[in-house]
Amino acid sequence: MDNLIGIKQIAKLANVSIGTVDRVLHNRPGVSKATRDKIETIIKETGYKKNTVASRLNLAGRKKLKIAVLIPEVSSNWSYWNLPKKGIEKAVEELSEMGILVSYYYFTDPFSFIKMGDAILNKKYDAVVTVPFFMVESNNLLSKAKRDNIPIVFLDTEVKLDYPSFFIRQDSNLAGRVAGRLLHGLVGNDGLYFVVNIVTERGLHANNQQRENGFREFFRTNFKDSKISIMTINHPVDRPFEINSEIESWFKDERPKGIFVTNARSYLIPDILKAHSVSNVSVVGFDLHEDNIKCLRNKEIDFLINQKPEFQGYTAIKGMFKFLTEQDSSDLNMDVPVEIIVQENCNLI
Amino acid sequence: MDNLIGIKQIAKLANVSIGTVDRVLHNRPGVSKATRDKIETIIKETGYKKNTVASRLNLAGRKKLKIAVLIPEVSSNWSYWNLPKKGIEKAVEELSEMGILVSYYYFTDPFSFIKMGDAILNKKYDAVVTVPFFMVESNNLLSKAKRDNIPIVFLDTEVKLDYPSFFIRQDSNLAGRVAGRLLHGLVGNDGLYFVVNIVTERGLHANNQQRENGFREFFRTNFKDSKISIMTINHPVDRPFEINSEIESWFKDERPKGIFVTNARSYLIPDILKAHSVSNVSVVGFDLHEDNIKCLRNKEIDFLINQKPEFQGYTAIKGMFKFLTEQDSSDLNMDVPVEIIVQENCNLI
DNA sequence: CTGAAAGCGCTTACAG
DNA sequence: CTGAAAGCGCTTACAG
Repeated sequence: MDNLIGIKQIAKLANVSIGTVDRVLHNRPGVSKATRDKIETIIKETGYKKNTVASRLNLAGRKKLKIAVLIPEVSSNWSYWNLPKKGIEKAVEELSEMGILVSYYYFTDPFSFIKMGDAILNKKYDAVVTVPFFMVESNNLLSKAKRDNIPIVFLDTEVKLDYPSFFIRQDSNLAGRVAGRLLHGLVGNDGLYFVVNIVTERGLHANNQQRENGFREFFRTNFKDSKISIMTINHPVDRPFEINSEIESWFKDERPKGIFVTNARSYLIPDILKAHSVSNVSVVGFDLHEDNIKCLRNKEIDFLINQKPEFQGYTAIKGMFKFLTEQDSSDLNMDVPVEIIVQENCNLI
Repeated sequence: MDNLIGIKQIAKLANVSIGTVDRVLHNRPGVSKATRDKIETIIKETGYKKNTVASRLNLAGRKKLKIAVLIPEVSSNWSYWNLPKKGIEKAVEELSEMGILVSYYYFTDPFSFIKMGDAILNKKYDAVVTVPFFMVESNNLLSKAKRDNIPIVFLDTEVKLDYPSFFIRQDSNLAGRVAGRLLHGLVGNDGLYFVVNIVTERGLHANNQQRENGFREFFRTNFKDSKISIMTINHPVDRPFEINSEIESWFKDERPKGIFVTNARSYLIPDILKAHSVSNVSVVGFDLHEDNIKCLRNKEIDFLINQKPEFQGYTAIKGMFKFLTEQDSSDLNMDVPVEIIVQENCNLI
């Protein structure tokens, strides 16, 4: 920028060399209090702002910013966790000339989460991007990172943290309320609603619980008299899905008019309904899983809510880069939009 | 980047100076065919890619990229056209260190569009961002820009162009189909549907016509027997709105169950309905106009479709910058997502 | 505690 | 037709 102040101008104004200005800017030792004060005053007065482009051009070769990404291991053929990764890779591509290096680590359970977290901290990364599936272990990682002064941004899930940190994720309660709005629009006041939680061996995911809460909140606030039943399917990730007696019992009494599935496995619902000859049911689920999209096209699912996982990954890297280079954390605390998907706008997302 | 090839390495491999490499890279004259060929081969073999950051650091001071933005004049207090501007300003902010200069020009009619277009071309901008409201005049601008080798990206509206160019806008036909899907979900097969075109003195906007077409297409394809009436309101922009006899006649026969307004002025509908004691009508409209949002909150409008105008402006500038600096036009042809808004997710957008 | 020099990768006059 | 030098704004050894 021609009309903006640079370190050269600062140096001239302070009657020092640019090296000394640089020391002050980076809080490096070896400057007398007097010169430091003088330079700091001038920096403030002139509103000097570092040229990040020039700074990174210089550093790109010798001192890349190293970011560790610790996410759940990709399990099945379609995996949700490939999506944030895609966004991360896009961000890395865009920042490649600025000197950035992203390494991936994977966890499957609390134990591997801690193990990988420790490995990351030992390798002295500049920042960490991770997913707080496990509350205790996430707090453990956070406190260690705090000690080493390494910033963390948490994606996907919100948990209670002992220290403030960064979050990029959807407000799951809000997403549940949106689901309520959508499903009520289709079903109206008179029908019975099912909330279906599909639970893996790890138990009910925090997001799912919050979505259920939001859904119920929507009806409590707007349509008090609607009937809602909470149903649970226990379905370990890697075992084939079976309609068990518990599911059979869903349809003993009244039949549902609307079903809200609190996670990505809403594609299981149509077969359950068919098996019990239940028709005319509206379904709202989550995530652009390929099977969900198929159901959307078949009209077996009416709405999907998208968490914009690519966007989450992209924003995490771009935001962290901005934070590391400009101390600007404004992109690191974000409620991702609750994106509503129907058959027609599905391809454009 | 340390492991990537730079001009220095190219120069060494070709036994020339970096100046000569630079001449070849920029297709500047003054290089013998032999050296040019040799260097070009090496560039291809090594997969050399210019470091845009270094390049722009160099040029930011002396040769900023100048982009002209030619958009409709902001008319009322709330103006749609402030939104793309917001996105443009965000992009400019992000690119400030890379040397960019954006100037705004405004038009109100075909005449001022041409006038401003000529003014822009005379000032030798590097690129133009504009809105093709007027087909003939837009093509006129495009052909002149083609002559001067200045790229144009068109926002908001798609028109038939004589030459290929760049477009960033929503697929309005698709948006109409989405509206059909949403409204049918609320109303079902039995009700009467109104499509309401609210027309200014400039006539029906191309987007509105395409949205109407898409809406009808949705029903023609999926629910053939639904009854749809097309209604028109003539309402010059700066005159107060009045319920005239034409509107009165809407309700002579059957009353509508669903209303689709093809532009941002869906907030006019609730008063019309109240005046005729018509209730239980679902309404879908466009754009996050403050009055629309109010209606969404009051439950007088059920869905709004957003065209992401900020995003359009942002993408236009970022995409054009990428095109000018890296000859990569991949972000300059874009179908903006059809974003579905309900009361609950309205604030997050 | 401070300064002068070299360099990040590219671009531009200028000299020959 | 080609090269050598200066510079974009910042950062880093190195010298004193």
